[in-house]
Amino acid sequence: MDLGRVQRAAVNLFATKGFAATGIRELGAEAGINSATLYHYVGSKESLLALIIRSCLTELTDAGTRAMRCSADPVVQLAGLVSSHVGITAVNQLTARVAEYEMRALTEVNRAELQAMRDEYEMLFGQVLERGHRVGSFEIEDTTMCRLAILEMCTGVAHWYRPGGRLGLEEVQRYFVGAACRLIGVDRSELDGADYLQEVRRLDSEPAAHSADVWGTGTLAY
Amino acid sequence: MDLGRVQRAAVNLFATKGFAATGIRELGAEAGINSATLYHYVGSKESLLALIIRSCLTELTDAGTRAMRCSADPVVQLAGLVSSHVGITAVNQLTARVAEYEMRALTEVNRAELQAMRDEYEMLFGQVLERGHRVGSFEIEDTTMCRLAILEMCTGVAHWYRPGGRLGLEEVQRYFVGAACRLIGVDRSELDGADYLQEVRRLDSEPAAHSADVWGTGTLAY
Amino acid sequence: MDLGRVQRAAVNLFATKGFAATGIRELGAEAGINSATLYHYVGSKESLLALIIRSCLTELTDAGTRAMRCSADPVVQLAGLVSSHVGITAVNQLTARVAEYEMRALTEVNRAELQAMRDEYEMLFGQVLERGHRVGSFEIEDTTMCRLAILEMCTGVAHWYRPGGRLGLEEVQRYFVGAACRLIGVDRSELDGADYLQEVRRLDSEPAAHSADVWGTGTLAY
Amino acid sequence: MDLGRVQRAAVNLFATKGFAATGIRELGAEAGINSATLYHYVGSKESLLALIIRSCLTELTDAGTRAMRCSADPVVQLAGLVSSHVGITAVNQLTARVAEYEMRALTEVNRAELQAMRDEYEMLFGQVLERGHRVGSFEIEDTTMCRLAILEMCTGVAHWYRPGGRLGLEEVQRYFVGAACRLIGVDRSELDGADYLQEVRRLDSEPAAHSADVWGTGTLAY
DNA sequence: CATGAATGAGTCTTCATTCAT
DNA sequence: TATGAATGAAGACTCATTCAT
Repeated sequence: MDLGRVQRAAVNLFATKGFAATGIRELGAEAGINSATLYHYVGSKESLLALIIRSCLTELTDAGTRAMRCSADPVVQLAGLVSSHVGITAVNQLTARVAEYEMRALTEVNRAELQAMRDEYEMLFGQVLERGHRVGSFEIEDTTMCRLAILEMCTGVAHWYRPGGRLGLEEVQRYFVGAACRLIGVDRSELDGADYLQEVRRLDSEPAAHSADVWGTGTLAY
Repeated sequence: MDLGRVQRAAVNLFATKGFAATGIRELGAEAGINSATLYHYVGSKESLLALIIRSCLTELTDAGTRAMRCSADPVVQLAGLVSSHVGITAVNQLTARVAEYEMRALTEVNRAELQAMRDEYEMLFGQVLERGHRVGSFEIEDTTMCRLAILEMCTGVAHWYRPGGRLGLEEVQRYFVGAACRLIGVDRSELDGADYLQEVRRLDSEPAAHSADVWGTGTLAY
Repeated sequence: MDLGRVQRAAVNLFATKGFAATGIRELGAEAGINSATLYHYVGSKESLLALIIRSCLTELTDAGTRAMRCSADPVVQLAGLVSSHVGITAVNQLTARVAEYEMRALTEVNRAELQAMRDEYEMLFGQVLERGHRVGSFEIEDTTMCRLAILEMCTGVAHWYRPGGRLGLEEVQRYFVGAACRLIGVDRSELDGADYLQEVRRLDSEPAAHSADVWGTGTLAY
Repeated sequence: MDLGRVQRAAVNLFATKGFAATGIRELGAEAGINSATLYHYVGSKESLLALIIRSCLTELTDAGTRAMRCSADPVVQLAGLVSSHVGITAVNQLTARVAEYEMRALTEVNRAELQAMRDEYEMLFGQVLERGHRVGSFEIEDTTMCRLAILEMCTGVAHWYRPGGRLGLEEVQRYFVGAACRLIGVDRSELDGADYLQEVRRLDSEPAAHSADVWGTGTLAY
């Protein structure tokens, strides 16, 4: 009846223990249904994972594409990409973590499809960096490494962000937009007046309340 | 003695498929020994993982500590930390990946110990950032987020770096030192003349030649 | 009403894959109905099987009994039994196969009932052979083995016969009547003028068209 | 340590309940080992079945080939084939039953291989019948149906024979040789002086003592 | 030092069946 | 009449680990 509930249970467990270490019975228990019933909603454990990752990548790509259309200025575009990426990652943090860590658990067909989606998404960053570099807006040595650095930095938000923590969502987004500007050698004031912030949606797969032990990390984080 | 071979086999498999998805028999096969023999070298599957992670964190901490002692200038210290982190991560890329991803596979005791080690290591970055901020060398808004951004960005090297790729190790190190400088609002020229590069050691646990399929990532990477 | 469709679907699958290897969902799919609906027509998977076997044995016994009443001459009686057995087996070949192979899948009560039916039927052959032997019409060493030999030989028709094959139904029936005559040491000409052929009915449970792969057998058969 | 024991346990259960209805745990219990241990001896449930059927067909073919070489006289050759077939089938009755009934449980590759073996074996009968027909030794209408009739009749021995029953092995063999002679229109006395009986071997897969319930058949049989 | 044999608990998935709708 | 949802038990098979040799 509620596929969302199953997804959220799965994300909770996959993010905490990992896909391979999560049993199907455990999944059922977390979702409040019998493990056999789970197969009514989902063809297999893997296809459940694929569903989760796919919806996450779709959201990222859609929002990224919208960000690209918002402006013709590479600086604003990058700001849009970064804030969108950070926003989605922070709000759907466990889902994002699963999408990052568990790609390898997929078998050939699913992996090929979803890796292609991720590549397509990351290319958005590559394109903006290339263009900003070409037209002289950015001061970059190596666009490839710059793309990787920005993406890893932003994706990392999924590793430490906690809703209700010291900083609010928009503050974090703004911080990373600023960081990205520094990495591309652009003064942040260039963005003054630009409206690059999109609304961020919580995915169906994102658990509402995080159980405490989801945070394996120590006392240092954030 | 041959423990190194076991470790390398383990890292190869853990990095590719993950700890939970790797069987003990598979490990034996990769290492060229019977799975039962494996228990002569290693107490259990988990203690093998713990050994790998521990040696990686020890290496990071030792090198980081050396970097801190090299200079009193926060800028040089941070450059040392970053270059060391990137260097170790790149050279021992699969080991680093395992140390990053598989912490959650550990049971309580091991996790507590190793998480403490990681926290202690990351604190080195925090301390330098704090001091650089306090003495006015750095231009930072939020030291915590800055630390997280730098660390995630640098650790990400383990996700895409390939030995023998387009850029050499030192180029990559230098790039990230430069990136870190930008993030802390320091001109890279401040490092002119400073010798912050340490030699980077390949760990016993790092496989010499990476099988191609270790790289799940698509065509975009690096 | 549509019970026939269910039976035919069942026979198709039971004959091909066996009772135990056939799922209830598969049955539903083959019959074109939901697996739950199946329980409206049939109490359980086993009772469906019992129904099929029962109707097959009833047909055999009824026809056998009629054959016995047709004549007082043991030779003609046996010819009637054999032609009837072969005819029913050939025309309802899949049903007959199920009735032969899947008796063991039944639980106690059903098995007892249906095994008794089969015994009763086979006794018809035993009685004729006994009498033919006693009155000196047959030249037999051992009536029991003779009965078994004739029955196995005739039942075997279900294993290789194909409607539309090289030989027609009546030809096959006649062949086996001749073979039986030889086995009991009687010249076939003794049957000249005797009308022992009955019309053969297709059972409700017999699928009309056999899917090709029902025939697991190789190129040799018939 | 004793693959034979596993095979015998399997044959016992497969013959009684059928392959599909036999659980792996049941197999282990019957063989006196843990179900997991079973996988040390046998790759899978199916490969266990294939092993059993293969060894049975190999025995039949070997003995049949020897019978063919014993004489150039088609009558003697057929007598050799029949006595060998009946002998092996009777002595390895449960194995033979499994080989007959459970071919369909095999998946493609195994089925193709083993069906080819059975076809090759049955061709021996076909060849003898063809030649005896051609040279005028036999009085046959249709060699194909004659082959099928003889084979079904003889294979049927596996359905009712009981060691220690009323008739001894050689008596049964001699009976079926006589029956085959009648079916091909040859006087049994033609075999006087011919030595066509081979020694019959018990296969590794044949259980020594049959548990009572192996006999699903009723009171009539033999 | 090395290994084949062994196992209880676990894996994911399918089973026949029931029942509210 | 018909079905989607639901489930406890069972399916085949793999697991990490131990131990006698």
